[in-house]
Amino acid sequence: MLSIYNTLTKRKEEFRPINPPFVNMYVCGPTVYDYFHIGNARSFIMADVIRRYLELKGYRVKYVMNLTDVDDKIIKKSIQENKEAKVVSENYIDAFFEDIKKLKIKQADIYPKATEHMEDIVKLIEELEEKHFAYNVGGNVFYDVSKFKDYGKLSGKKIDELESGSRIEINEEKNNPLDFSLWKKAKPGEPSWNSPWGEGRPGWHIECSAMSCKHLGKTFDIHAGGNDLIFPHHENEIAQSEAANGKKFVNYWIHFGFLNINDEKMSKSLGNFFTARDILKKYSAEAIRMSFIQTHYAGPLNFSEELLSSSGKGLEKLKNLASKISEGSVINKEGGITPAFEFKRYEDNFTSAMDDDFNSPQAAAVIFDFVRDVNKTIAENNNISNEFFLQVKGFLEKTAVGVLGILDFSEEKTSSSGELENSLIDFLINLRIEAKKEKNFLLSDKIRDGLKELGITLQDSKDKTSYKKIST
RNA sequence: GGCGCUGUAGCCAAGUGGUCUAAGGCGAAGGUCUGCAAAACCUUUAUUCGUCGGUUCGAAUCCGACCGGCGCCUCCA
Repeated sequence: MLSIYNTLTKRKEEFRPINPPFVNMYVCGPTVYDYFHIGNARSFIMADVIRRYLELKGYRVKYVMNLTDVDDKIIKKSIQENKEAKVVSENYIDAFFEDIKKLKIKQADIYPKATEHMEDIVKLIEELEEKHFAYNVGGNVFYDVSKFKDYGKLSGKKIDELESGSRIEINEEKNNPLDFSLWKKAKPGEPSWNSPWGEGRPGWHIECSAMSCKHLGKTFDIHAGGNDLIFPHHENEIAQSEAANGKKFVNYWIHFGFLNINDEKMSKSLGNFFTARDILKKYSAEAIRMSFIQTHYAGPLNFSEELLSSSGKGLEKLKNLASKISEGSVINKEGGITPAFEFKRYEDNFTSAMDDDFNSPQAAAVIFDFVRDVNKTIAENNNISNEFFLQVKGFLEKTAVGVLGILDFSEEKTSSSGELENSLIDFLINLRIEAKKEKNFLLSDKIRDGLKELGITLQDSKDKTSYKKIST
């Protein structure tokens, strides 16, 4: 039984989809005004892990991630770079897809764009206006927070307490400082769309209400995003959607903890800002994913190079086992013994870890236990059958590859860059074996060291020498 | 001020009433294997869970106070 911590109820709850086996899930995507940063990457990766796990459990997940392509920051960037807003957003949308692919994040089913849902957005605002939740002040349309009884139910805030806070910007046009924009009147030169209130563009929160309901229904199962979106963004989404539809908007709200640098929030002004793109130049997707997976998704994560390299090191164990069992001589042989091994126990442990609010650190620990015990079994038994290795592979494919995305068997094969290269390595290995037979260790070590400098590590075992290419 | 998160070994981190004399990863030390390495395995590395009280037969886990860190309340994953 899967339980999920629901921000709305502040409790772990049993997960019951509205219409099993189907699960509708919406994750707040990027505003495409820049390359996304490593903090965004954490949310995207953890949402990806959740989605993959739901799929492993047999759910048919419809996964929607919006792309916010109308926004103040995009407009600002377009002015700075003297480009059309559309050019800016399209450029970063392309970059977004490149980066998530590199991070081994599964594609969403739909990536709705705000600019392509203007009709839906306008319609939703009209509905809010009809139901007297919205008011128009000379082309600027605002949501009237005082009309929505449940305002604050997600974030635990109370309207009167919020009002007393002095940090809310005073806007003469608003009835109440907490009211927020549904439709912004166009300023000269800004991208704009036609509407019953004149030329303008949608406010930030309305697109998510319009697009999620359009693609997933008026009430859907899971809505996820970063912690900082709880207020006001998700609070406002609830206010808009529930006011317009008269129905509960979302059953389970999942929020991701922040990624910090030196225990501080990452921000451009502090100069501790890293794009996912830059980190990927130095570290593999698997190492990045691993470093996130080893912390629970909801907690804070202090990000550092040390963390990445320590996770990367740990991953080596997994990769070594994966390449060991993928070797043709191991996997294709006939006969042999199949040692007793409780595969089911590890699967159960993995599942119960993930069932407990997606406890990925625990799940990773199960995989490490598994790897250790498999290695032990391999060391203790000669002549192990193909059957055993296939089961090992099956477990890893389901968990480390399929759910966590920290291992990739297909890479093992494709990383060998060419027939010629491989034959040359085999030739040198054979040469070295001969040298070893003649106890010419000077030569054999020279070959080993030479290959190591080229990024090829040799490993001697009793009957043969295998090699591994290092790709940082 | 309000709301929320958080304090577990050298570092990262799970565990939220008994199976905890606390998982897993990194690091460190010793060992097995090896010509030497590498890989792998084994052993050691928190009698203790921010501090002080309380509840309980029993607490890292519940309650209270205190100390510290972070975030949200304004755009932000």
